[in-house]
Amino acid sequence: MMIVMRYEKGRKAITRQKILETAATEFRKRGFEGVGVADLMARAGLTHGGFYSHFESKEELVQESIQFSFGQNDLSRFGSEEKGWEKMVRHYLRPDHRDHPETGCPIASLVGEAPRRAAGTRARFSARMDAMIATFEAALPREIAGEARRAAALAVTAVVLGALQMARAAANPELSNQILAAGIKAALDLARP
Amino acid sequence: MMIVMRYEKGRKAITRQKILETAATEFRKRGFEGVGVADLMARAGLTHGGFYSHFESKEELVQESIQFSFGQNDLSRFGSEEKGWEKMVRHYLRPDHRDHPETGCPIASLVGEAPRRAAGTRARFSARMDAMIATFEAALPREIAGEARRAAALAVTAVVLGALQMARAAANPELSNQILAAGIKAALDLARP
DNA sequence: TGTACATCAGTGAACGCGCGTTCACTGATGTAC
DNA sequence: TGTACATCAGTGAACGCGCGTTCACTGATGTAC
Repeated sequence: MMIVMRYEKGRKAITRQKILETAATEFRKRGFEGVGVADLMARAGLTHGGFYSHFESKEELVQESIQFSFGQNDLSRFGSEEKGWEKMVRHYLRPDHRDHPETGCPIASLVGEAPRRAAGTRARFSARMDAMIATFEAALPREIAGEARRAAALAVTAVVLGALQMARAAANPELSNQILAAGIKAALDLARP
Repeated sequence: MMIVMRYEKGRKAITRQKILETAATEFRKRGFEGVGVADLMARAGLTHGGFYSHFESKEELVQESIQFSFGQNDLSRFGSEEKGWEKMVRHYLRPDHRDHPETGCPIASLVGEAPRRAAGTRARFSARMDAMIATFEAALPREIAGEARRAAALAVTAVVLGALQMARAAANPELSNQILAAGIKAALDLARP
C-alpha cells in the first residue's frame, strides 16, 4: 500500500516553521523561561495541544530555535566585503540591535541562560558561539596572523557581546549610547594589525 | 507606653541577612526565575511562610540581593594598589570566577535577565553596573585622560563581562581557557596608555 | 462526476506540579508586678 | 523569686494561577472506486 499525502505536502512543515519563528522571537525577547508553550502557540495562531506533534518537548524547541535565530542573524554576509570585520562590529553594536533583541543575536540575548539549560542545549549554543567567533576570525585583516588572529577574534567577540548587553541593561539612554560607541572603538582597536 | 524588644535586638536582622545571603548565592547560580521563595527559605533553614515578614515581595528580595552580592564582590579593593586595574582584570577573569558564579559578580550572572525585570530592579542593576565601570575608570593608568579614560573604562568592562560569559557558556574547556586568556590580553591592551 | 472513507493536523479539557502570596496559629521570649 | 501575660518570629495549610505535557476528539482533506 502506498503512503499517501492527505494534505498539501508542505503544510505541516510551514506550521512548524511558524512555531519556530515565533519561539525564536519570543525566547530572545523574554528568555527561555519567560515564555510558555501555550503562549507561544497562541502567538503562532494555534492552540497548545498541537505543539507535541511538531516537537518532542519544549527543550527541543529551545534547541531548534537557537539554530533558527542564528540563521536570521548571520554576520558572515559581511565577510566578503572590504573591511568586513568593521562592518560586522558596527552592525552588531548599532542602536537598532540594542533596541530589538527579539530579532537580534541569540547569543547576546541568551548567553547567561545557556549554561543552565540541558546538556544538548548547551552544546548547540556553544557551537553557535564558535561560529560567531569563526566569522570574526575569518573577516579580520590578513595582517593579523597566527595565534594573535584567534585571540583577536575572541577579544572582538567578547567586547561586542559585553557591550551590547551592557547597553541593553543601562537605565540611562545617554550612557547606553556611550557604551555602544566605546564598544565599536575598542573592537576596531583590537582588530587593528 | 514604651516600645519593648521581645527578642534579642539583632535576631530578626540576622535571619534577614541569612535569607539575603542565600538569595544572592542562588540567584547568581540559577537566575532570578530559577529559584523559588520556598526553595530559598528551605536553604536558609526556614519555612516559606515567614518570608513576607522580612520582604514585601520576591522582587524586593531580588533588588536587595543585587546590592548584597555586589558588596561581596567589590573590585575596588585593588584600586589603591599598583597596577590595580591589571589586578582587577586578572581577578575578574580567573578560572575560579568562571567556575563559581554563585559567589561571583552579579552583573556577569544576571545582566541578561536584568532588562526584563521590574523598573526598580533595572534601576538598581544599572547603578551597580555604573559602579563597576567607575571602579575600572578610577583604577586606569593616569596617562589615559579626558574622554578616552571613560571610553577605556567602558571598553574594559565590556570585554571582561563578555569574556566571562563566553567562558561560562563554552562547552569545550580548552576554548573556555582561551577565552579567559584572550579577554585578559585584550583588557590590558585597551587599558594601555 | 459523485460518494464513502481513511488520514492526520489541529483542538481543548484535563493531569500533576510548583509558583508567589496570604493567613490563622504556635511557642519561645522578655516584661510587669 | 515566681507567675501571668503580651509580643512576634517563624510555621504550615491553603489560595489561585500558569506551567509542560497527555489524550480523546473533530473536521477538512485527498483518494478510491
